[in-house]
Amino acid sequence: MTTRREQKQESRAAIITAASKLFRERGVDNVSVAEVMDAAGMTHGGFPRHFASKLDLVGEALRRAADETGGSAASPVPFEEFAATYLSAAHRDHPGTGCVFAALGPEVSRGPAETRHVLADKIERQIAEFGDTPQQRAEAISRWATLIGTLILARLAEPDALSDEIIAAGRRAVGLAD
Amino acid sequence: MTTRREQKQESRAAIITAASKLFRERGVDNVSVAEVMDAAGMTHGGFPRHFASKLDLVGEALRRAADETGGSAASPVPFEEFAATYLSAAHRDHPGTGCVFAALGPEVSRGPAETRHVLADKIERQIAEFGDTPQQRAEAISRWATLIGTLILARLAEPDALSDEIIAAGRRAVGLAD
DNA sequence: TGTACATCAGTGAACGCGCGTTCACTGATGTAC
DNA sequence: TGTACATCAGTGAACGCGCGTTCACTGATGTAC
Repeated sequence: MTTRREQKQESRAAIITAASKLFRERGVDNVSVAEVMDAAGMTHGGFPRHFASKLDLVGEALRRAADETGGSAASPVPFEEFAATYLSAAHRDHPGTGCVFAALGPEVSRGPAETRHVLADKIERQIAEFGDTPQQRAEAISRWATLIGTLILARLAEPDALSDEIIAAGRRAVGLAD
Repeated sequence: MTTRREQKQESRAAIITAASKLFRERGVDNVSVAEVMDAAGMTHGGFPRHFASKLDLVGEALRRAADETGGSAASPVPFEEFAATYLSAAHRDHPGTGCVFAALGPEVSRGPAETRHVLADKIERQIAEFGDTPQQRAEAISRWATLIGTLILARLAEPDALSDEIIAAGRRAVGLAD
């Protein structure tokens, strides 16, 4: 038996899940609160029971999206596996379930501090896991940057063959076999 | 003596210049036509004499921004010089005059085909200049991607020391001395 | 256990506001003769 | 060269429309006794 409190938490989680996907697919500014609520199976009038504002929701949605990436600190995904999934046609073609930095990085960096901090925190935690020596960190940072930049170029490029060539170039650069 | 036709072309150029800067600084959706026209020294009512729609202006502004990058095909900037300028605190802190891919890549890739093609064309032309062999192209593509990804992470990261570390890591990765 | 009342998640309608677009107007430039 | 008319870049005001937000209301859940 689910209590009223639990049901509310489930609704809240459904809203965040829907927002996290829609924002990455279409951009924060191009998704209305009404669309998010609809995707979560509700009407938009219920929104303020869960969030103080759209900005508040954006923060939670970014946190969710950021936390989906790279496994947990307890069980990190090996880099090769991570990169092979990251630089793939599937990831390129499905931003809604993909990397939040490649999907929303620039617009979040221009936005309010409140939401920028969410991604800044993720970057800080991620880099902290990269290693202790400056060399380890530097190498891991630049590999990560290569993944992000490659995906962004691949999503823009036309025709498909060029986009595929970009992904292949990225895979080579981070040490994956073809 | 400037003719009326020349004056109009100058106005048009001023609008595109202002838009190109403002869009990169704050995002296409967060800059109104009125703001662009104001920055160009006019009121917004004159806008339709120059552009069929905001989308039309966005296309021109992206083309302008893309063409500013990397020198001309006739006199390309050497990679080391390009990268040293690209991965700098100045570029990180002034997106309005910087790389259009790092500033607007993701949102343009989600947008209408009309504007996406502008950046896709630039990517195609740029990669064509990278060389003839697949190896040359692949290496140049991945270096370019590293620049873009590094700048995006550096613009998001906090505190400043971490952002600087990210830039330094990118510089090392593309072969620049510290 | 039952009853009466309180709470509040979610509904549906309405509100301002900002933005892209449209348009009548003006006055300087350009053209025809 | 001069004059009368046409053009049209730019102005300023107004228009719809979509969006974030607000709010009275409802009815199921929760609480008090």
